[in-house]
Amino acid sequence: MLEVDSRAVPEPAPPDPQEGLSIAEAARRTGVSVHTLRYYERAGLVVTPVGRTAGGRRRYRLLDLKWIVICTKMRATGMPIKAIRRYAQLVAAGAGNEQERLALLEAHRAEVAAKLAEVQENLRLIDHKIDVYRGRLAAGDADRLWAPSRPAGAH
Amino acid sequence: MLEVDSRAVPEPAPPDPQEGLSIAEAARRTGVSVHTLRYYERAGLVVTPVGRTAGGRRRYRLLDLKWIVICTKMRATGMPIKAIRRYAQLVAAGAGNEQERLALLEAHRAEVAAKLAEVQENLRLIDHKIDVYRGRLAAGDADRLWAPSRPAGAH
DNA sequence: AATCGACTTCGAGCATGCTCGAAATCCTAG
DNA sequence: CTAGGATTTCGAGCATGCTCGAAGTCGATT
Repeated sequence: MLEVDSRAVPEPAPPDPQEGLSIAEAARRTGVSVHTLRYYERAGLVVTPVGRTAGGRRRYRLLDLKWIVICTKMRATGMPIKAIRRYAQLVAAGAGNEQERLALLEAHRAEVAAKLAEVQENLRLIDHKIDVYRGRLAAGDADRLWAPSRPAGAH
Repeated sequence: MLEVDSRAVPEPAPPDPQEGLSIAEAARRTGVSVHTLRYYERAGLVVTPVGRTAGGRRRYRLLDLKWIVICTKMRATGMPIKAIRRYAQLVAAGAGNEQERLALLEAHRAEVAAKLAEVQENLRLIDHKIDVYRGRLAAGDADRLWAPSRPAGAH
């Protein structure tokens, strides 16, 4: 997963320049790489199209930066790009679909809750295995652990 | 992640045939696809090399099946293929390196614990966002949620 | 012997989310 | 005007863990 510098994320800081920031500045202020900024745009995560200069360079406004930060937060919860895109589309569609947005969030919440249960179970499993090892080692019983030539009780 | 039919995994069941099972049978009894069985072998997850017939077909013995089941259990905990390979190598090296195996397991445990903390945090974040939405909707305040044309307080 | 399904190896493809490189363009300083 | 850094787009590459397809082989049955 993309690691976003948490110290850079929360507040995009006001865009001083009159007509928006360069992509490099936007990257610096959001904690997202320029590559990823472009990727997010291509992937359709952007609500309001980022403006361009006459020469075709992106100009990020405060609004854009804020939205990107929201995206990074959603990504940080493991929300897949596709889901964020759907969410962005809903937001872009304007007011009136808040229930749908909420449903999207709740669906993601369910995924995360399921993941949580899974990881908890994993931890339980691995702990069990470690316990077996510790027990055997403490008992000087290590030779009862699995060996290629002699299948034994423990793994 | 590979989904292993949990009803098929636990006990490989005795290998009736005199000289081991075909890969199809092994797949059926371990709940792993034939493709994946071959992949695991290529990936070096196997402790004892799976035997071959004169014609080059794999013959799985009970020992092999048991080890594969162990591999599936480790995979089920999210242990990466590389780590399982290292573990298999240690086991293949025979007795005497149990401390190293334990260290490997503990390292993985740490990963899983970290993952757990992360997912818990994610759940917290998404719950917070959902709360905001619920609150706005209940208060008939939905228009204070984010809209492309008018950056607002909530997302 | 011929057939036909199961099996072999090797390499490619898929999904995800970036990450990077190439070639061309922009723009700003000197 | 020119150099050189920043940006652009497009497409490829990377890591992971399978999953699949092609082309050829094995082997049991008829």
